[in-house]
Amino acid sequence: MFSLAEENYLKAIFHLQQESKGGVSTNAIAEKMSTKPSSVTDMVQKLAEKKLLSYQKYKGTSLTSKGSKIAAGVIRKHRLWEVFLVDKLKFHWDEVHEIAEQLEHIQSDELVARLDRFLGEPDFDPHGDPIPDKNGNIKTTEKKLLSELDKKQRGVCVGVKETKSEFLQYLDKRNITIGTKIRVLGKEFFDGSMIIQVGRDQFFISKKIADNLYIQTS
Amino acid sequence: MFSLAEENYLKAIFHLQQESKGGVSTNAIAEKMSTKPSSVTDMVQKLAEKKLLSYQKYKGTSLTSKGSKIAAGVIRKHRLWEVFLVDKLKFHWDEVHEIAEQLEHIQSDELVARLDRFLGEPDFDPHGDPIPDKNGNIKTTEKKLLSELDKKQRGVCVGVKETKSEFLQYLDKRNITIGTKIRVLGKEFFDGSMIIQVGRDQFFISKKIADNLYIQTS
DNA sequence: AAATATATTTAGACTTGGCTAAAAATAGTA
DNA sequence: TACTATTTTTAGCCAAGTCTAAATATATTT
Ligand SMILES: [Mn+2]
Ligand SMILES: [Mn+2]
Ligand SMILES: [Mn+2]
Ligand SMILES: [Mn+2]
Repeated sequence: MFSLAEENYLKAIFHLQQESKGGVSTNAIAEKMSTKPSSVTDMVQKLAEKKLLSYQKYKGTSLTSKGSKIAAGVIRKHRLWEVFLVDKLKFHWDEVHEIAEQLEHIQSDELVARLDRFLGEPDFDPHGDPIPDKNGNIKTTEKKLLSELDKKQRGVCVGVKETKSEFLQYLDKRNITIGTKIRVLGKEFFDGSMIIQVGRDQFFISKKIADNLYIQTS
Repeated sequence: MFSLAEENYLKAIFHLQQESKGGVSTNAIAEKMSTKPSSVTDMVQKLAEKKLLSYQKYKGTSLTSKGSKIAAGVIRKHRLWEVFLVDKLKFHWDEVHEIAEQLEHIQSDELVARLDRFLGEPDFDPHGDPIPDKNGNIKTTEKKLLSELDKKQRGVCVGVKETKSEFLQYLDKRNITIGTKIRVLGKEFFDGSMIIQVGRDQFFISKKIADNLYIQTS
């Protein structure tokens, strides 16, 4: 129905829309897609003609509900495949993203439905991100960044913002994964660094780490 | 490494090569790929430059060992995914081909290796076709078409030549699948039609049916 | 062997999705 | 407000892969 390029644009715009409420700028899209702003303008005009997003010259774009639905469908596939790769094929959670980038474009509603059932209709992917349902609705859970917690607060790790291998491997070394309980023992206000407790271990983390861990506080 | 179009050409030529020993003609490729001969000429020249096949103007082409290896790799992926779809997702054997046509282009050696292990390192796909090993070698088994059998001969169905839904659904209706024992009760030499026995049933089949069923005798 | 038919290649064009360089609009600053 | 910097768009070009129409080579008949 839609080309690989079109799906990738819709997905990128969808994600950018979540982060910063309001219209998405041409440059932001170009940045996210590692492409040039001029290429973005071309594609955005094409997608606007197809009513997948609304666009006004120089004003940025935002997805129509039709565009959002398609984007959510691609994200649904991406995350379901990631679950498959980790749960069934025993990939490590830092190895699956690139493969899912390819698998998310496989076109077959029946396949998605059966995959979902095969995996036990999971709600979250291996990185803690919610899996949109077949209608494109995403369950948003109240979660905050670890860096927003104060001294003595505690919570459960429910997701990662960054999914680069180096970060995920760091978390493994520290025995932090989805579901891990974390308590803030100390917080330095000058640089935002923290001392946290994970299981029996206590250690120092930088603000950059704390900025990339999602926590649910009871 | 290679584009989707390139992989599909290599696969088509590989299959054509098996059927008719000798060079593969431009028109045959165009036919199989549902494209125009002029498009085939373009691509074949490009693949020849990349040393994936040998080509002489007006003389047809044949894959180099490098080209064969790549084609076998794509076919390996196609057939492994078909096994996944049927064994794990419970698709029917007549529903999987189109989806496998997409999945066969996913690029990740690690994925193929893990999928293979997950599926129990199968030797055949749901249609009885052999799955090439990681080096591109295909185990060829001695099999003949049902239409080649004579009256009173018997054997086991080990594959189908045609994989269109209508044909596979016909076989289902007749309770014929991979592993089914078939005995030829009668054969009409005028049109090649047969009376065969399958389980307790005896029925008439046309030559066209008999031409698309692979049988292993002895 | 010449004529005809078929197969194949070439030439030129089109679409998709990129890019660079230049122009135009908007935002920021003095 | 006027100048400057940044963002965005336009214009023109390119590569991959496809097509149609025309040219050329090979195969088949007479
Ligand atoms: Mn991912
Ligand atoms: Mn993920
Ligand atoms: Mn198939
Ligand atoms: Mn098959």
